[in-house]
Amino acid sequence: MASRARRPERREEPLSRERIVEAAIELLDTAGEGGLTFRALADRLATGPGAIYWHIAGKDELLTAATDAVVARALAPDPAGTPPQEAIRALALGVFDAMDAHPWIGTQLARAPAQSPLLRVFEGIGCQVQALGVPHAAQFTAASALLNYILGVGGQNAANARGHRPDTSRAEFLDTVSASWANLDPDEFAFTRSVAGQLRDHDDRAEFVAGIDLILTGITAHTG
Amino acid sequence: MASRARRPERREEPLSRERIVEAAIELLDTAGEGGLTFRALADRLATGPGAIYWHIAGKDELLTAATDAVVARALAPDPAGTPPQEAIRALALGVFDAMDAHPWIGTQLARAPAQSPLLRVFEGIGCQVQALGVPHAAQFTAASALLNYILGVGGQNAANARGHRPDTSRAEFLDTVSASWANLDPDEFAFTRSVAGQLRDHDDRAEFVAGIDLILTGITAHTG
DNA sequence: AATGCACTGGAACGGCGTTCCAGCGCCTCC
DNA sequence: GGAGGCGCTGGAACGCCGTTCCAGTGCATT
Repeated sequence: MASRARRPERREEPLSRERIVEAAIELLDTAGEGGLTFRALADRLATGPGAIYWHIAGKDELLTAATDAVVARALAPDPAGTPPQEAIRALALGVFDAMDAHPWIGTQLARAPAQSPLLRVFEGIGCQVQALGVPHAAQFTAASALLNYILGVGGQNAANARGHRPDTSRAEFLDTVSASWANLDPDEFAFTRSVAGQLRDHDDRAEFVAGIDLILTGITAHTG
Repeated sequence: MASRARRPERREEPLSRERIVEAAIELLDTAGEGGLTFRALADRLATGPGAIYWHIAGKDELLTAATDAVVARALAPDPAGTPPQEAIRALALGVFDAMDAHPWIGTQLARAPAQSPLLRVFEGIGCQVQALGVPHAAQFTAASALLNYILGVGGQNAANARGHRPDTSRAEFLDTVSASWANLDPDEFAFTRSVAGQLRDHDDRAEFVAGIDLILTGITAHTG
């Protein structure tokens, strides 16, 4: 035990599930969704691909664990006196900011069946929906609507992040898309053309919370 | 030209973009999201993988084309006298039913950047949002909220379809998930536990349209 | 008959997730 | 203190994928 404490590692630091997940997150953040590879991960950890499988069952579990770690960090605070509407907004924005900083969790959450990271978010929303005074029979619907909206935004956000190269700025990207919308066939895409300007000027975060507010209005209108 | 009409094909039917897309849709429907492979596709078309690339640039384009074909079919009708709320519900349900019949388009739509199939849906929603009398400045937000909600549901639906084997019935699947929710830690997942029953008994389609109505209520409340 | 060309399909390439297994160092037991 | 077991490692190998390459095929034109 003493010798173990003094020189416990075969390498500087032994492999472990946490170290692997952490490395996977860094890889996903820096190299993008396609950058997570067992070989790249093994290189970064100075080992071989086979060693990773001793700690993690496969790629799905690795992605779920990475998503769970990031989501758990994002779902921290609940100042306990916050009104439910505000708490929902804060919670949703927490998830949004996490998905903005790590677009790959948008893909992962949208793809995942009812797994741990998703359940955390659902639970957080549901508690506040309850606090909002929504009748029990409508709580599932209300929480699901909010969750699905968030997942939809996350998926789109990830798709956009995948679409444009990191060296092109967000403004350039929006300009490009907005211009392509403005050039659509006026007969077939009249509406889309008419909001091309709003697309160029909009603020993702504000737009996101506006959608949340829309749903909250719908929920509370039903309540009373 | 006459000879071309009489015996136009080297095989019974020549390869073409449409035939390839159609075969891809069948493959995705029968073998699932992972079943679409250039080799499997080539087998089904009695050719080699290389030949397909003469007609289609790559897998992304193939998936987009397949999604576009299915979505276009689902977005057909607009009886022209329908009130906007009803029209939005009908449109959303059209997309929902398509995603239910072909879960892979849920994944594809949720993953896609602003591509042709997605734009079709956005345009359809936006037109009805306009007809609803939503002020111009709020139209983008309203249409986006509806679209993102639909995309979220589609992604979850696809995830569930991926999750359970086709031989287990939907009721069994819901029972399993509901039971696992009921067994969660009471401290950490109080809300989720409390709605486990609603999960077991709910009707996906009705739940989906309830969410749409929630958002519609929010949209029209703002309007007047 | 010869040439050109749209189109075909099988072989091959590089990379992926995953599996296999010989080997390493530590801990335990005789 | 030597032997053996075991947790863990990491490199080689397998099968499948998307994609590319290219020699070949048959039709239309010359």
